[in-house]
Amino acid sequence: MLKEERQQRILQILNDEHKVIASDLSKRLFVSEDTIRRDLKELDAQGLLKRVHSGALRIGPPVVDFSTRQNIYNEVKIRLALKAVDFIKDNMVLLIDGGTTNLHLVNHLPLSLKATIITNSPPISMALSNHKNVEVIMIGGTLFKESLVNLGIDAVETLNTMRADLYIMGIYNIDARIGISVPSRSEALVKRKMASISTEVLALVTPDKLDTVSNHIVCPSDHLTYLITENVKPDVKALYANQGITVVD
Amino acid sequence: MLKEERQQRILQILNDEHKVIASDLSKRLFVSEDTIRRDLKELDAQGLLKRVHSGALRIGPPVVDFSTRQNIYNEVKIRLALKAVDFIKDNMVLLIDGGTTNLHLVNHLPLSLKATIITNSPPISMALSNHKNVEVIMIGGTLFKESLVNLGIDAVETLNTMRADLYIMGIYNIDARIGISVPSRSEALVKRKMASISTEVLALVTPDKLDTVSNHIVCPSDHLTYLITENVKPDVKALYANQGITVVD
DNA sequence: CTCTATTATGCACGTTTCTGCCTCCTATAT
DNA sequence: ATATAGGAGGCAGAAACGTGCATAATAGAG
Repeated sequence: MLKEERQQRILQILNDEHKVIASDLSKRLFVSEDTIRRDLKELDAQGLLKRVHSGALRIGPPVVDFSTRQNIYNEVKIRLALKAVDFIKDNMVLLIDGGTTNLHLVNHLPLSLKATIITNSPPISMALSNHKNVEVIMIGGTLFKESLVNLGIDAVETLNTMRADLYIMGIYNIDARIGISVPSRSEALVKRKMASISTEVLALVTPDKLDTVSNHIVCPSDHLTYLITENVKPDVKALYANQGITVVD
Repeated sequence: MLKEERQQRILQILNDEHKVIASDLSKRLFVSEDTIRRDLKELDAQGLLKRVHSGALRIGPPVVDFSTRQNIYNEVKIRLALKAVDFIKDNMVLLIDGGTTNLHLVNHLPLSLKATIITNSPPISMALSNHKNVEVIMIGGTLFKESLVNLGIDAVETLNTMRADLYIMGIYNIDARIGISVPSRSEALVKRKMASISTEVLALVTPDKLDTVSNHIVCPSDHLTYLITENVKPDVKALYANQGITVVD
């Protein structure tokens, strides 16, 4: 068993049981207590659990989904996705672009959701194939393989004929002063168009993306309606809130 | 075995098994551990997996290959797909619609293929994301969840502005006299349009589909250029051959 | 098709990581 | 306070890694 696997396993157990005991984990995972202690120490350093005498405690609330938590790097994204689900109501027209965070979001939408979802991301589209009451409209274009979204003139032109209540934007980089930016120009164009045809814009932002910039500007950050993130410092939060954005932490 | 093929294989294994171990891959793929390590390093740099000590972890959730779900004709479909690969040459513009047989075909295309591939099927599109020399153009529309293809007026209108050298058509039903038919009207419309903008039309037909009919006619069977099947009786074969179709058995 | 330039591969060898064991130290409970 | 379980740090063997280099395979030019 790989070390990373074991640590994920520990996090899973912690998610279910709220606390773990080192000696107990040692038996369940068939490694020495020393190894468990080292694991707990590392996970604590990453802020994924709280180390205590004889074991460790869970930090946040339990994550509901079980299967998609195979990767500890996805945990933050899943928590953000779950927060975003609250903003999605029946009978909305949603616009969702690509990215792993958005994929998590879609995977956590209730199967009973009744909505129209427009997307330029094949994985998102496929993930919705089990939602009987969701009409999925796929925006065509040239497949951008790095992020598995359809881009280009076809995409922009199709979007010109549409509108949406809420655009769920995947974020590469965001800075309160410089705005929202992405590494590729064609992606910037499509995101800008998507934002422009939507009444509200919601962004899911992992903390590492805050206050970062890349080459192509999508729009100023005040185009956002909601900014969903976590562990954001009060001063940074104020920066966005002052722009009229509802910051969800 | 080519390096790209091997790396593709690694990603497939990773998709199925969620983790891979370098020493294990070395045995399964018959190359040295050094080579595997180099592969994993490259794939990690591309963000396609997470490298860890002694192996690697999958990054996202597994991509469901809906072709593998309870389908007794899988072996047949793969054989047909392999025959069809021979008809695909570099620099072609291909039009590929959905269906499990076509997905098999795409999964067996050489990674070195240089082509433009137009498709209205998200799974086909995603399956091509590792083909660096293939430009994938996705036809948008309303997702038809039964067969995971985009249909409707948007799809037809986009297709109106395109053309292709070869259309690889998935077949639900075909009859030498009545023609090619499908169970849904919107799918019939899109297939008909696809056939009309393509110089040649190739159909992959499992034997159970021969001489069957359903409600919506796509086109007469003589619109086909190539019919790829197997175990077809000589008289049936003649029936199609007399229509000018190249029957591959 | 052939030849050459480039890339990929395997092996050897020195380095790093992981793990369990050991020792000594620290926290907790009675 | 003292007994006892838990923890930190060091050490060593094994496994995994990375690098340089020679050879093999592949791709590209002619």
